[in-house]
Amino acid sequence: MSTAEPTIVTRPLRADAIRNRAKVLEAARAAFAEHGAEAQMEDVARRAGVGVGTVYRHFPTKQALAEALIEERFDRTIAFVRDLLDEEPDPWRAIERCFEYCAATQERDRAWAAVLALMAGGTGVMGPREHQMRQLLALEEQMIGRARAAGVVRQDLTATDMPALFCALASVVQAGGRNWRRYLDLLLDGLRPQG
Amino acid sequence: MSTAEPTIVTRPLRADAIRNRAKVLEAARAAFAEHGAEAQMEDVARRAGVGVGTVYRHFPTKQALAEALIEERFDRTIAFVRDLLDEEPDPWRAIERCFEYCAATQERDRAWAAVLALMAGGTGVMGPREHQMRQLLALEEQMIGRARAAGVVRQDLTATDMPALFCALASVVQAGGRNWRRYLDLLLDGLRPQG
DNA sequence: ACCTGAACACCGTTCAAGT
DNA sequence: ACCTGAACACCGTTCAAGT
Repeated sequence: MSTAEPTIVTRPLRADAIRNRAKVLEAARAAFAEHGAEAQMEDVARRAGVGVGTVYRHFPTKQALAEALIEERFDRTIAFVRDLLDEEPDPWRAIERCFEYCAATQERDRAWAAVLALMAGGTGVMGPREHQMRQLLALEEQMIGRARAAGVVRQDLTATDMPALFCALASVVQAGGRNWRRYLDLLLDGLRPQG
Repeated sequence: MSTAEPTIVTRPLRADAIRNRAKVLEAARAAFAEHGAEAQMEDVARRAGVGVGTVYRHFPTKQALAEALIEERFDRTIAFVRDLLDEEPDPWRAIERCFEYCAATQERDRAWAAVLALMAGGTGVMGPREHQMRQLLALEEQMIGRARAAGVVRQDLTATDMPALFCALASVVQAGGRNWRRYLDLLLDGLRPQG
């Protein structure tokens, strides 16, 4: 039972540092959701009511700050898919709802959409999130397995197809705003059993 | 017979200005293909063997320079699709080759992929290329029309579906490097007549 | 131990001086 | 009329001084 990251021994943070860290994350959520990758560190600091130096004390680079937010999103997505496997009896509908959830969250969070639009490669952006990525893929493997067993998706569909599909959907959502539904319909039809 | 842009009366350029403009474009092609949107103006100037000021004299902003390159790509793509309509007798194969051409060019040109990955919205990035976009869509309308008539694509497919599909493909190519083929297969199957 | 914000670095853009 | 490159602006990042 080990995570991918090396274990770093850290003393507990001082009370004010804990508060500041939370304020920075809260401010960053708003700034990145609104402006995507163009969000500015100075703006994050202002929204949080701290100096820029404090932002950098908690997160060494803008990239690192963005990744902390991405990590939260990943966890929520993993939780959502896990619930879906429990609650949704229709195996096809589960897949559909999974994509719809992704599109809907991306619509409200430009940073999340931008990251997903670049993740399919596995290289670069996704390196640090590899552990979560594996968790998510394992859940999707189950989801797809059920659908295959029920004969509602093409037999050659696997979880390894999913990153590219989420990547594709993300860029459509990011670019097109609210009319991603039609694209999603075409995408989903490509996953159906093929004549 | 009018283009979208207002007519601007320009005296002919001086001979050295013509040469410099060409050198800048040439240098920009290399720089943007290699680095995408992160290409640097200083680097373009250096590759062209001119001062930065000269780059700015011919193209008012980095964005404008990038757009000039995009315009070239658009023209080549339009020419390619036009030829395809003449040369490719199989209506399904024409659609397939159109997507393959897009993916292949995007693989060699990061800037082109980046722009396409953001174009589906019609807003923003595509504004200045609206005229070319319309030309391209008109050709795709023909391409899809033939395919519909031959019954090899779903009857509800239209040219207006294409921008989102190219956008999606672009982000997969941009992110995933060389394994876009599988994604394209799923995409194409979504365009087939649906049972 | 943590915070602050002025200072530094980098890159897009401008403009005074040159041909 | 066009070219050049030093100077300016903006934003990510650092660090000396403060509590």
